[in-house]
Amino acid sequence: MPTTHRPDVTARLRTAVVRWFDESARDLPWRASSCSAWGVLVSEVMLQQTPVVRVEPRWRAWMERWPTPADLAGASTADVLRAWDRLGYPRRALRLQECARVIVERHGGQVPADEEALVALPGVGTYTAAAVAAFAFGRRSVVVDTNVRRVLARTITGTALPPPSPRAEERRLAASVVPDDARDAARWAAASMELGAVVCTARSPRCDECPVRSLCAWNLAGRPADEHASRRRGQAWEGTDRQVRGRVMRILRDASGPVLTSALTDVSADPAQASRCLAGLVEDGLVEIDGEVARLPA
DNA sequence: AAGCCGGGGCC
DNA sequence: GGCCCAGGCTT
Repeated sequence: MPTTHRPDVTARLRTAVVRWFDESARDLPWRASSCSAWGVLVSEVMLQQTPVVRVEPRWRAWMERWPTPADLAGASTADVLRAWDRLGYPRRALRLQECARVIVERHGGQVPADEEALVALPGVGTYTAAAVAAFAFGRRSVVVDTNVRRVLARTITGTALPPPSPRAEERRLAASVVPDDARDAARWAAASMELGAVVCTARSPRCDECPVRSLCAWNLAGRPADEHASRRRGQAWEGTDRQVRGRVMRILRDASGPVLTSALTDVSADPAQASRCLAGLVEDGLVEIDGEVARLPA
């Protein structure tokens, strides 16, 4: 008997969320109808673990400078890393340039529309491939990001938050909610992500402004606490290799040319950590060392 | 499944 | 000061 509720709830959920989205969607540049598929792909890679507000200005500058995959493919990697600025995880910038080169070499300079081809590109995983297929090409795909996971966990499953690591069950649920029609599916993807980003937020959800509060399982259950709160652990930051790597990259971005490696290893009080991080950056292709000096890759 | 990989803003 | 963010990749 309970299962008979689901199809009805699903239909109402989709309708209400999409209607809300049509009225109040943020005006983001990569959503413009004039935005290229490449522009959409660039935005998705930048948005991997970096909030919209920080991505938008970097995206605008990036697209003005390198409007096509061929433009980025031909750029200096040092310029690419500097343009990436402080978006974080600079390996993403490296992969994005590799991605551009693969698109030029294997796809004639055009972003492929098939999810299979997209997911084969460097830096493009399940989420990004589905997002580009939907947003750039209007393809039907199952777009599951942190926002969609949270929205479905609350509205359908009735929990405060999804489990710490994604489960196959979540993907099945997400797939069952996607409309059959490709255009509707793409709109649902954008709308459900937007709801999670703007209203159904992780920290303090704005349930009083939510278009689906009357059917949300979590809200109807009295918004119970997160059941696996004890299993979540935030990423440490102070004193980590990630922090040291970030400092090294910042120095190299800010410098116009080579920097003494001794100046780079000074960023950590622990010499072993400093040399380990520098070696790791070289291994990752983010830094080149030539004798006593280091620089961003040409 | 778990760990690694930036950086900043907000509660 | 902990937590979160339109994840991907490696082990």
